[in-house]
Amino acid sequence: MSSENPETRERILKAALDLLQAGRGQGVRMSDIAKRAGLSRQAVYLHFPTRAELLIAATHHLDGLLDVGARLRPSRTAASGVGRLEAYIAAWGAYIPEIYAMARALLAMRDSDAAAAEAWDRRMQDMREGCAAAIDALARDGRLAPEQTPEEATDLLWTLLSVRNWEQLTQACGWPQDRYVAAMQATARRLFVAAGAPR
Amino acid sequence: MSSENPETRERILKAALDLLQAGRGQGVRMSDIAKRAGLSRQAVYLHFPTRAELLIAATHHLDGLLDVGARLRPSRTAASGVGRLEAYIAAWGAYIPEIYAMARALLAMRDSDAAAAEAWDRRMQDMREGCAAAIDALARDGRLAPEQTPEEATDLLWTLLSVRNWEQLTQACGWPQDRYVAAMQATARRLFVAAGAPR
DNA sequence: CCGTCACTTGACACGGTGTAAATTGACACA
DNA sequence: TGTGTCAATTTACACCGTGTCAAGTGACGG
Repeated sequence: MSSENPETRERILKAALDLLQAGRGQGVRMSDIAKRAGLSRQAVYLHFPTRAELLIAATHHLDGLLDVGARLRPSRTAASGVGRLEAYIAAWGAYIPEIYAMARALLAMRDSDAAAAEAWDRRMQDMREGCAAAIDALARDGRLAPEQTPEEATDLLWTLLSVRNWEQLTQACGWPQDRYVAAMQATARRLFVAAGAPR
Repeated sequence: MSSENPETRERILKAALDLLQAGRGQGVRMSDIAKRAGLSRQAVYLHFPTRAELLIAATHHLDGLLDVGARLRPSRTAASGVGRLEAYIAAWGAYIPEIYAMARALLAMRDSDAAAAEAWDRRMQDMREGCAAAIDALARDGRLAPEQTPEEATDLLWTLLSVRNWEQLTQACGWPQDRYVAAMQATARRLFVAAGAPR
């Protein structure tokens, strides 16, 4: 499970990602992935013990491709709390569509597979950190809306920016991506930034 | 499928609801329901062609028990747009925990069963109507925040009040129910009600 | 020539849904 | 006293997708 040809492993992960991105809502069985990777179904099990582990590995693989660190830099280096909040939403908002297919698959396993649940929750906790950091930056500037504690604001922002909400607004409501980002920024500003204020 | 003993049918639906409410996240197989209802698994299929249909029937049954109409009356009869919005959130917010178990089950089938998806989506469209009505009432009073169109505000409110968001705030964040309702009302006020204003 | 390594083929178990057929027991009405 | 019907039972099986197992193949390196 670790000494095997890394090339094949990559090919499997790539195949899984391709199939997920390529729409087909839930399908994507082990056999589909195998076929796509040009392998027998059993060979896939030589590299990944379960479907859940494969999907988890695929998300890690995707992380590697997407370079989250770089995407978040503008947020971390923003001059003001407000700027940080804005940049964070822009970065995360742009990230969601890239991971959406993956997220869906993981989410679908969430309540039937403990490992998948843990992997997903861990990611969401990471993303929550980002929310907390943005809210804290706002608070440090004294610009956090006085009617909220930082914890409550973090919970709300975290919820507001959930993948499910992105899904609902862009898929069910048909909002284009840029409108989604703009609306989330405006919403966060109204909710979390103290009214009537300095430049 | 329609001439059978209605008593038994009810018993099955009740059994399904009981088991769903009783936690066990996803389990609840046809055989569990049958056992709970004191029937053979096959007998259940005599009343409901598929698991999805059973769950859908169970939600209708639950509707009957919960009397949505009465719950929404305070919202429909509110004197002001703001009052209507507030009352709607209170009513829906109190409704969610009652349907949550059911909703989870239906939601879990959503992307593997077309009938379940349609049933869920229909319900969500109904709930969206309520959001639209509240926003419209606000607009009629001239108190809808000027930076939003009624459509956009409806989409946002609809998303804000999603079952998933309730789940995240009350389960993952551990908010008690009353805090959830209060926070949603405050959030909606900040987002949708025009600032600085009349009594 | 031998081993080993990645992979293949083919078979099978399990769990859950859904189908099918023959059987039982009760009640109704003639 | 039958005869019909109707709900429900029992048993068995098909289908799917996941995961396991064992034997085989073919290429490559010492």
